[in-house]
Amino acid sequence: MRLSTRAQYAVRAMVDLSLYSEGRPVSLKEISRREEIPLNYLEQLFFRLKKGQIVTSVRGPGGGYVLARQEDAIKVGEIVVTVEEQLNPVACLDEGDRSCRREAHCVTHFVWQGLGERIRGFLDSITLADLTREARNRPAGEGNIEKGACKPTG
Amino acid sequence: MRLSTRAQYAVRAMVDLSLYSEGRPVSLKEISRREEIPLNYLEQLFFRLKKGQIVTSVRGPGGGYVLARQEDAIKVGEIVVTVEEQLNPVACLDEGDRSCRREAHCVTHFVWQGLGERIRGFLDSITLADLTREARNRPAGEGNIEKGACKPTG
DNA sequence: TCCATACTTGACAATTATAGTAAGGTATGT
DNA sequence: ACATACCTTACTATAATTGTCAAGTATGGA
Repeated sequence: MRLSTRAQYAVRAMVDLSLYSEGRPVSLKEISRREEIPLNYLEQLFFRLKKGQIVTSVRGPGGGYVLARQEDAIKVGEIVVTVEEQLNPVACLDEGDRSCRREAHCVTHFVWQGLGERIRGFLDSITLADLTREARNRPAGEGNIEKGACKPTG
Repeated sequence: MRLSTRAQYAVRAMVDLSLYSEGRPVSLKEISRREEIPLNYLEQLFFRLKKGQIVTSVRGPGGGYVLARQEDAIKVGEIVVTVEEQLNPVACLDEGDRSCRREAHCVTHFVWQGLGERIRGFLDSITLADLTREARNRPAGEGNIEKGACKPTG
């Protein structure tokens, strides 16, 4: 029951972007340095985040990424779903899955369904604004986390 | 954010055990047949479930497994945790993890912490009794699910 | 006693998913 | 033009998970 590092990185990167952008684009290079996330990996993440219309990009020198919406209109759940595809605890809940033909008979189905709803509900109850507000109230150094703290591979 | 098939199998197997045991031990062979779970795999699961004191075993012919407690005193969350080790969405929440030395600085930490609590809270709010009650109200055939329904490997 | 049943346990192979790397391309401001 | 920085695909290494195999031990009954 682990979240992918993609999702963890994505949320951290979005918080960083939100904190350090003041209207202007923030380059992935900056985010990569502050958050200690490999640049190439970040590029992949932001590729998805852009497709998911959570950020917009500005090309060329001085370019970078900008939030597509206000901080308080971006839910953590959105970010996670965008980079992680599905947020269902079991495969047979995925859209397009046909293996679960008779879900009415499956006693455990409703448990996993309910679990998925709780997970989404919770992550959708937190916005980027909540996280940046939290971050600004802290004596942070570089990046929204300290070096070595909460590294996914830790 | 997927539950392991171990956990899915374990819950189904426990429901099966609960449904078909009437005080007497149920053999893994039976459960294996009804639920279409490989016998050897079931053995591994029940090894853990026994260690977790959720079931007890009776050896020899006519033996098998019995619930260690009443149906309504066994939570789904317990079963899942027992076979799945951890139910934390990120590694740095695991007990004994030292990589997250300065969690006070980590803005996203509380999100994952809260998520873990919701997951555990939900799964602990459902008991085996809830599931068997549900199952008995259904026109089920063999096993608590129909053939091919909700197979983890989908 | 002997045997079949069924639990017990460890080791291991195959498959899959994930994380991370690499490389080349495209757009654009100076 | 040229440097910057986004864009996109492909690939590899590694880890986890799933599932198999095999060899035990305990025990009830014929």
